[in-house]
Amino acid sequence: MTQKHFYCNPDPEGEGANDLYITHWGKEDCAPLHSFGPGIRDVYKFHFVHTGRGIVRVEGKTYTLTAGQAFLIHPNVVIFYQADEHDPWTYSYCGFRGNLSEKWVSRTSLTPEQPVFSMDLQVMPYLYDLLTETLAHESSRDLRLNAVMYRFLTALIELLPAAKTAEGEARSQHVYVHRAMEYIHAHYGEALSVTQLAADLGLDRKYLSAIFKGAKGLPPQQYLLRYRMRKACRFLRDSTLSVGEIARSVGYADALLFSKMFKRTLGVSPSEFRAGAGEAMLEADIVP
DNA sequence: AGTGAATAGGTGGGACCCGC
DNA sequence: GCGGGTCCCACCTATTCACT
Repeated sequence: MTQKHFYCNPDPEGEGANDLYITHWGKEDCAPLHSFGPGIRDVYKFHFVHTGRGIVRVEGKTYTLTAGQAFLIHPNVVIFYQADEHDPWTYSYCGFRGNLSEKWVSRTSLTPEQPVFSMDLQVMPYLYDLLTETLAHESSRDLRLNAVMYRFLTALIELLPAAKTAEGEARSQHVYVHRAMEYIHAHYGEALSVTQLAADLGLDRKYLSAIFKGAKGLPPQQYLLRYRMRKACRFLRDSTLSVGEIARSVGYADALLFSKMFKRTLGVSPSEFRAGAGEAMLEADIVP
């Protein structure tokens, strides 16, 4: 397996301070069954399959991709992808974030439920090369990177436009569910109720619950609960924060209640999980 | 830090209705 | 027929307290 990876941080003002910027890009010749996840990324990330094949599993659906196809990872959406055992793929990738990234992506037809598209667009195959060429221009690299990204997204929006008008889309169930998920991802650390979530989306609480369950297979409150537990698992595994601090970090004012809900969801207490009892518990088992 | 019990309030499912 | 909303009720979650 060979890999070329480039990292850049043109956002010195702080995370997300820029409208749109590329965080990293690269190219990878994957080994058989090389995989990621189930897990999440905290940025948008495109993958473009140049040769070989592999699978992408997201939102309960599995896609088989071959040369010429691509997929977009949405931030904070659990995804699993794996190279084929006999014909592993070679792909290039590009991660990006910024205040306007969500806005631009929403103007395409790409969603967490429908992340796969074709590179027949004559846009994708060259993105890696265009990004890498910027390395030769140290003084203007950040501007060149942004220019490439804007150029690419512009082509993508024009060739894969969102299916409906902005007004019509705003009313679609899919968009409501997507917005609800994003709201939960952004506010899981606060006291958050489904009533408040529905109100902020301009929907009736019962109606939101119905369409959310229809799309995700579980109601919003269950999704919020499991999302909090998944975050808590990460804090327990990757930090030295106390259980009380982690409880408050994921939206529980009461550490006792947090411990109770944690054990009910994962079968072990937070301290047992940290000690290793929950090592076998995959994040995918918590959030579908 | 964790468990168990009691309680109040919030939530989801089903049925039903309305407007387009 | 479909999207969107309301009502009722059973169930679940969050809270509180006592205890280990």
